[in-house]
Amino acid sequence: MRDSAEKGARARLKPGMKHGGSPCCMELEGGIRNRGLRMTLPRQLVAQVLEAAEGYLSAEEIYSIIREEYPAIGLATVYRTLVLLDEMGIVNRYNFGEGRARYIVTEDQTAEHHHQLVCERCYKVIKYSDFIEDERELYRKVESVLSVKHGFKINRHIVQFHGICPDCRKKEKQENENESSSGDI
Amino acid sequence: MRDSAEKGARARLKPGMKHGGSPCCMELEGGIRNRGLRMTLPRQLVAQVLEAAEGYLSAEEIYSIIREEYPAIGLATVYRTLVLLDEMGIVNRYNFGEGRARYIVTEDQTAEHHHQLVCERCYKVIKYSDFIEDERELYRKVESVLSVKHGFKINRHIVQFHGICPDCRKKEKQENENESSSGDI
DNA sequence: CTGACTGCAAACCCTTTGCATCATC
DNA sequence: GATGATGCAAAGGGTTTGCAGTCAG
Repeated sequence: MRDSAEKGARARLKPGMKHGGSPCCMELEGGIRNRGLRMTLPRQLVAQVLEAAEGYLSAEEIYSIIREEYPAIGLATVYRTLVLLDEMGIVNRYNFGEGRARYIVTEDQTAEHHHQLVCERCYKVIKYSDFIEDERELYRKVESVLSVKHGFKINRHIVQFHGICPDCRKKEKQENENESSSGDI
Repeated sequence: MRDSAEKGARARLKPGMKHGGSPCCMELEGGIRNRGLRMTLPRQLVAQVLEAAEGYLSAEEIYSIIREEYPAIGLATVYRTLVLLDEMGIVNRYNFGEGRARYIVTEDQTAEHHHQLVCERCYKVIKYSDFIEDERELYRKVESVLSVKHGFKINRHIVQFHGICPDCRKKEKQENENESSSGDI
């Protein structure tokens, strides 16, 4: 069960929305046209799957979700589309050290900068930008102190809180119960 | 020049310290003995190179640094040693999305929790734990707010400021000058 | 129609593994 | 000397690329 679409951060192709319409697809289509490229089904599908996802998806996961309904689509095309979407700034590519990349739709650039809660088990991500009072101000201050002190030109900051999401906590509890009730060492 | 040891976060084997003695080697030796494993030259060398490094190194970089003086050492051994060091908690493995892992000696666990300045060009890292006033307190507050709000069990946080270090800023400036003075398009 | 896009398979790159040999304990 | 560690080469796994056929514009 290495890479099924059944992992926590799952997504599905909703049969009712076969073609375009979602914010992501609109943006994609715009970008595509601008570049003189072509809008195709695989490109729509990848964008749609990522849009529907609750968190980071690997290429393989995206591929297998799409394949459920469109078995003709190839993995290479998924990869090529992801490169395109990344270049266009529609998705972002991340790496959690599993030996594979994971993708997520880029936060709306007009939206506020955000920080993240990442589940260490299922890679579901919760973004938040409802910072508590003084939080924003503090980062500004810290960045200015650091850039002066160390001569860095600071471009951005990454703030992630890692832990276990509610769903996975439930699962872990269940697993522990099963373990202790079975005869395992 | 994909992976030479000449990148910014460089390190060298100091001829004078061929065998052990560094904090890392001591810790390594202790851990090794405890496990009934054997202390060998390649293991010392990998630990030493990482200890001397100013930032994150890739396996290939470590390998090529060692190879300058010990051409007989194999890349596979470097990888195996890195797995060992990682398991023993002596080094940490990170991934910056280049398609390869990078390693760095684990911060001293007795030392204060710290945040990082990472150079996006050479992967040099500056750690700091001289937080400005209220910084520490703020993270505590944020974590408690988030864990209540989202039901996460928060284990740790990662705060990194990404940018360009002073050395690389200099290099970039030089490169730009060279570019504009040469006849390139 | 034309050229961009696709699926397939082969190539690539980083990393891991199998195996005979070597060296630590 | 026994057994863990090594070097080499081959295998793995994720990702990219070459190519001929396909399809959007």
